[in-house]
Amino acid sequence: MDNMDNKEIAIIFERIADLMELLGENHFRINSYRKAARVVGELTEAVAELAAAGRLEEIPGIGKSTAEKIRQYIETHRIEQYDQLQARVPQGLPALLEIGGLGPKTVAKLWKQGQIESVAELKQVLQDDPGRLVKLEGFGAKKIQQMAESLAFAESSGGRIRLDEATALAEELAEAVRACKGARRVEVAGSLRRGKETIGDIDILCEATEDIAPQIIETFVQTEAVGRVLAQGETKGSVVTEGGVQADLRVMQRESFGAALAYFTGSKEHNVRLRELAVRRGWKLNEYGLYDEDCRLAGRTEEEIYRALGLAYVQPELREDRGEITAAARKNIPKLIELADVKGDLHMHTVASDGRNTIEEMIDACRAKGYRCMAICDHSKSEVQANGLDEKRLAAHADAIRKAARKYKDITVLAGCEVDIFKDGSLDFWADVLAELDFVTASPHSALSLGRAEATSRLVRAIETPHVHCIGHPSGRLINRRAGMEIDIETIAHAAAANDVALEINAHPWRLDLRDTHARAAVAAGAKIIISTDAHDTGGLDLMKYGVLTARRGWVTADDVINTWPATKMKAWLKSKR
DNA sequence: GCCGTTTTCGGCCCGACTGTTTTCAGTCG
Repeated sequence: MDNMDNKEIAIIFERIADLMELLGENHFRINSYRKAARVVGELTEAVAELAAAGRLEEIPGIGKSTAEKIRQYIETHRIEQYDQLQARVPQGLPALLEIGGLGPKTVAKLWKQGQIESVAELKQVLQDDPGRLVKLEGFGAKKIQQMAESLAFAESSGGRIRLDEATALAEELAEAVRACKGARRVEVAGSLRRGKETIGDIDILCEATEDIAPQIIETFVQTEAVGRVLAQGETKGSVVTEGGVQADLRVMQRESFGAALAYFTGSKEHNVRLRELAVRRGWKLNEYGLYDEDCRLAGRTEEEIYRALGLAYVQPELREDRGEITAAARKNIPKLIELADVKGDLHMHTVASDGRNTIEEMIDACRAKGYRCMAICDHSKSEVQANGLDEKRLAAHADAIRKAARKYKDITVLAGCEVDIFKDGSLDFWADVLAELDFVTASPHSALSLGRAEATSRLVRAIETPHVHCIGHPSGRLINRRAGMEIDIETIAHAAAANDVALEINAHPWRLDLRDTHARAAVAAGAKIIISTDAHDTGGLDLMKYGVLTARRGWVTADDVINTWPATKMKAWLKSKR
């Protein structure tokens, strides 16, 4: 069964919502399709399997009507309603919604009153005859100018950026705001605070008194990294950086800071759920606080708000409307892993293959981090471009690692390797070679366009191979660059649990693989996790924080993660695989 | 279209900023 169905259906539901919006249909119905698109897109199980088991309607957000459409798609690869909607709207019209500042009402007017049906046509009219647009109701000179700018910008901008890029950019902007006189507290919020793997825009929150807020906004929009100012008000500023990333700053007063932090951390869906809870009690929740009529019930801290709503505190990484509200209501939120829980790093490279530092340098760097354990896992021979080791070089390298390791009492240094998983699931080394090592990570590096079924049996075969401790970056994806393999995480996780093999969360911000939803499905199936950096130099060891964020987004606790375990427990596990 | 410790109908989150407006609609987050 092919999980591509999930992605396709999510895209179609999203497009149905767009089309309905252009046709001016009921907002709540439209929202239902957007929600259905999201939950289907985030599912780790294939819709076809759920449909076969008659369990589609169990998915929250999927009701009778959307379930029927999913079944229709599985059977016919079409959704009738989508075809009908498409026939009523010019083909090029929905693309106009992608342009900033253009919403459904504006695009509908361009279409019905201005006979403009595509991005190309809008561009043409803006160039040749902008006067034609002034005749449309609600269109003035400024709006037309803004449309021209947005259009030019849309052609040059790049979409979402990776977590590490966003972190650096946000810190730069936050520093500029922190330097403002009267800025009492500055926090980065938004999807960055939630640790999402890619970031669409940067949200910064500043605590200051009302009188100096405009001055702080002014300083923010003047920051060096800013390329264009989208909006500038008394308490809110919105800019696009030189690099094409949108950043928003809000200045709030102390009594509202927690409410604002919750509000701007999102996700939007999580906030909607919180507000629904408030409304149910006859209260109101906004970015200024939680109110009963005019009486403020909470707002200074996030904790106050969750408590007032009868919920356990929900860590930012969990705020995705993936069941955390229900868990918080039952005081059932897991104690998530923290960076400080990590006691070692079990995937790193040295100059022996494609790393940049020596064994000794990597050991010193790990000791400086306070790690008690580490594994050096250079590439195997098929990774020719990465200077992979053959059996002979591997043996010599293992000797060198063990010799270096003997110098240190404070850290256990494991002689390991990152052995290639071939297309059919066999490995680059025979079992007798692997048996000589202290730690074996098996990873896919090529043939990453395999279909779901083949990819899954490939990894399952690797999992079942003796002496394998861990599967490295299981999907092989590179964020924003290649999708990697579609995998059936349920099947893989059950195999991993049955064979006592760990699944890696590769902490490199280009990979984050297992991804958040896969990590959650893995631990739910009883599989163990190892979070490693795949460092290719000493600086790469610092990337652990991104892996931990991803684990937290996957509801992972320290107990689930082998490289947080006490030394004796971990050594017992390592030996059991030899 | 979905959903239910105000259940099978009648709800469904909230405010800042902008532009085109004399009181508000549209967009965005």
